[in-house]
Amino acid sequence: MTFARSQIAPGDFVSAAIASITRIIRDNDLKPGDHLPAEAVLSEQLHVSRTVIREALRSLAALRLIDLGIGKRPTIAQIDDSSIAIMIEHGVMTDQIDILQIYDVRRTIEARTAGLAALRRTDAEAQVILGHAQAMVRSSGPPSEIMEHDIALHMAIALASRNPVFALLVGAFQGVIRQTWPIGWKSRANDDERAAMNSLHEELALAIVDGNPQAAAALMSRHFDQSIKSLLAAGLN
Amino acid sequence: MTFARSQIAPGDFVSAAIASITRIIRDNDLKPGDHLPAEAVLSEQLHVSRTVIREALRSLAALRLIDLGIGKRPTIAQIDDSSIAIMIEHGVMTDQIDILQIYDVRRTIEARTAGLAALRRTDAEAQVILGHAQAMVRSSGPPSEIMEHDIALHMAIALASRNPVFALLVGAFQGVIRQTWPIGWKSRANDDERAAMNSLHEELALAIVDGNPQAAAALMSRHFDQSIKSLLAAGLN
DNA sequence: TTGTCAAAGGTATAATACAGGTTTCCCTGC
DNA sequence: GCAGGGAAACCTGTATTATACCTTTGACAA
Repeated sequence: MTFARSQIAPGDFVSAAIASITRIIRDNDLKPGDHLPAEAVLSEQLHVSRTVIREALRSLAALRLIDLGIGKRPTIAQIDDSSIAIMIEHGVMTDQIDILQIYDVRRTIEARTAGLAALRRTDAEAQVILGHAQAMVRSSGPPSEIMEHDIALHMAIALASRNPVFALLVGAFQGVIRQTWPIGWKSRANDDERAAMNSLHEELALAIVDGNPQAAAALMSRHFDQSIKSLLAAGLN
Repeated sequence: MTFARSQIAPGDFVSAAIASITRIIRDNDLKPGDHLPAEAVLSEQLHVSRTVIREALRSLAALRLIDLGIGKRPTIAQIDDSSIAIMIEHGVMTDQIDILQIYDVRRTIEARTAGLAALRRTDAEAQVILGHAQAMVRSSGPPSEIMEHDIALHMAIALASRNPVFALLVGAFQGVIRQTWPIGWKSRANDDERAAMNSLHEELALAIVDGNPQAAAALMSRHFDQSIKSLLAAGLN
């Protein structure tokens, strides 16, 4: 595993190292938990300094392709949503993405996860989903308590869809949602509207428990329609 | 911008630096094209070596929050799909995601982008979309030529949806699709089936040109139904 | 006023050093 | 023969220094 040094543009050693290392993962069919060669070994094999290798490994760790740990060789990692979450948050911060666009994506995706969850959920998952919905209805605590059950409910549904890509995306939006949720809550002026939102979640959970995908998808869409309406009413955008 | 050094776990200086730098971006409201302080300055401000700063910057560059360039200070970057693409490809390589799951996500997302494109496309975008569809029908070149028009068509539709998150996701799947597309093509055994696939794309393009969102979404769904059927027929999974 | 060019500022890579964590394996005692 | 302990080997995290080379700035000259 080496590359023609002369063809590498200056300032591109790290990119080339990243490519080489991902190639090692692919060619050796490494799976989560497997180890890469030590930095010193990679450094020698790829004919670059340990500095370059470390920056390449850090890049892959940022993308969560690998895990790094003191004293341990680099380990192939499980996919997780934190990297995409950071990217999305950055996109929102820098005005490249607005919240309503994210809500449209969520509606699109989560209507599907609701339908799939209704088809595929285990009984244990159904109980977790229903539990969060009922906790929202019953909650007498601060709004943040309702919010956390809301977020956990959506995540549980995504996991029950049995498609890790949906779970990845729903998880990635959590950070942004946590920053936006209070806006929608305050925008729902009276207790009736707030109770309606909570009971809509309960209906959704029941549709999933009942194994009714059409109803679940429709209720999820309705939920997002109302959320988006609340955000618009709050003057977003 | 500094942090209590004593609270940072060993092996975590880079994570802390990443957090501090993203905080600098947020607090200073930096936008794409704006610059971060030089490495030496960050090194002094955060009280860590340039080594740590560089690894942190590389991490952020891997996530495409910033761009690095020789002689230039780190620059806030435009969002782009390459990082997510690498993550998705890694997920597929390591058996954490399978192709049919990606196709289900694409169907979900792209039914929506087709509908939005029908509503929002400019005339210029409509022409590009139609152009790729007609090129697919007319192509007499190798399958890869048809594939590239296919991929470009889906991307053009996503861009016309005017939601950068959809464009990000559709773009992120391109790499995996490029590796899978030939399977579906070969699985469509005869010329009739292949012509049907191409003309379905043309109908889809026409629905978008006509500004008919229901038809566009329905045609996109049908297209994915058939693609998934072809992949199943090819014995995927 | 404009063009040129040197100096200042900046990043990319390499090499070295050392602290401290992890893994391996040998040796001891039973 | 085997279990346990501990040292040695292995490995990563951070800092420092040096140097090549790229970009930007600003002053000077035509």
